[in-house]
Amino acid sequence: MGHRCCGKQKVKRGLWSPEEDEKLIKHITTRGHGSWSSVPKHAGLQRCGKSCRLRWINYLRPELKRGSFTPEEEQIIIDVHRILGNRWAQIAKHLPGRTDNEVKNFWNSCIKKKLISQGLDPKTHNLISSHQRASNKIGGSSRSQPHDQQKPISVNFTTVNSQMKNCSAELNSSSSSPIVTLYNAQQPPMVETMATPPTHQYHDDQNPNAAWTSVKDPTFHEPSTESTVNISSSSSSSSMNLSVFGLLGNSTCLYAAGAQPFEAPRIILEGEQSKGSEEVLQQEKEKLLEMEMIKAIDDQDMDASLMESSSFDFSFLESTLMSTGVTSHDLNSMADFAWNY
DNA sequence: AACGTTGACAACCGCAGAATT
DNA sequence: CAATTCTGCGGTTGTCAACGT
Repeated sequence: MGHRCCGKQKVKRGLWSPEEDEKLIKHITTRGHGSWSSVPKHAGLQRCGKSCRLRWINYLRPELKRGSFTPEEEQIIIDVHRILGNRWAQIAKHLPGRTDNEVKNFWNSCIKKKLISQGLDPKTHNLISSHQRASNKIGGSSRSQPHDQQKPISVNFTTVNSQMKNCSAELNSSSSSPIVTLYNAQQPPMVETMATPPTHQYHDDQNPNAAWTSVKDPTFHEPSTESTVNISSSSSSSSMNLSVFGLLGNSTCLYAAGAQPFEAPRIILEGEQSKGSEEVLQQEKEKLLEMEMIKAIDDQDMDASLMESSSFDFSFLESTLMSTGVTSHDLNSMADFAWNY
């Protein structure tokens, strides 16, 4: 049977044997892969080049980290996925030694179900209604899995920050206008500063009829300059509490007030309707600021462990959006920013 | 013990964009 | 500049082992 990708007739498929692995490793370590299409011939393999490449990248590379994902890695995946969606290759770049295939498999077999079991939409990471959850109900596995422990999903802004930098770079390198939706007409055009301590939401899986339980976040601290970010925009500003992203201090959780479904955070950039000469100057300032931010974030990436998780920089995000021509009426949510971009 | 189900992992497929001819 | 080839990516499927009935 022929093979679509290379047209070869005698191409082996399916699992790789140790002998094949050995041949491929030997060939690539001594001669490099060069053109993958020529690897099978030179390595003496009855495989197509594509298959060789996949085998090497996903399994044989010496720098690969084997074994199950750590909680930290899991957290990174969740955080970055919230921003980027199913961009597994991008997500995997945040996990040294992990492949996009690994991340994807881990997501589909574990994290996705965990999110659903916690009432979170794995696509948007928002809370989904009990009605939706009922229809999406995933039966609990009879087999205990190391990652099945029900712990709250949290968002860590160290990784988010890093991702936003990537987004920025890509946005700025794109010649076409990004499709970014930033405003939902159904929502009030302001993010209110959180006046009451946030709550974590848990659901008693032992009792499917139980209502969602709200628990005050023990790490909550009243809004301050650290937890509330003023987004300067032209001559006015709008406030946004980090809580809209589910982040509060080092212990972070997604939560929603009361039993209402969690709404995606809304970013509203005021004063965007009219642009005068002052705004042109302001934009220039913001571009400079953005460059500073990118540099700062680069530095942060050098040692992310030193960074406070609450240091996510919304002014950076805003300047990124501003510099790419995003207008307020297009602004819906961070999620939309991520999904649409 | 046999069978069905589930989860984890590996591999394949098709597409899109980049690179090359 | 068009055609072709190569590469990378995300979605999907296949395989295997563990577990429950």
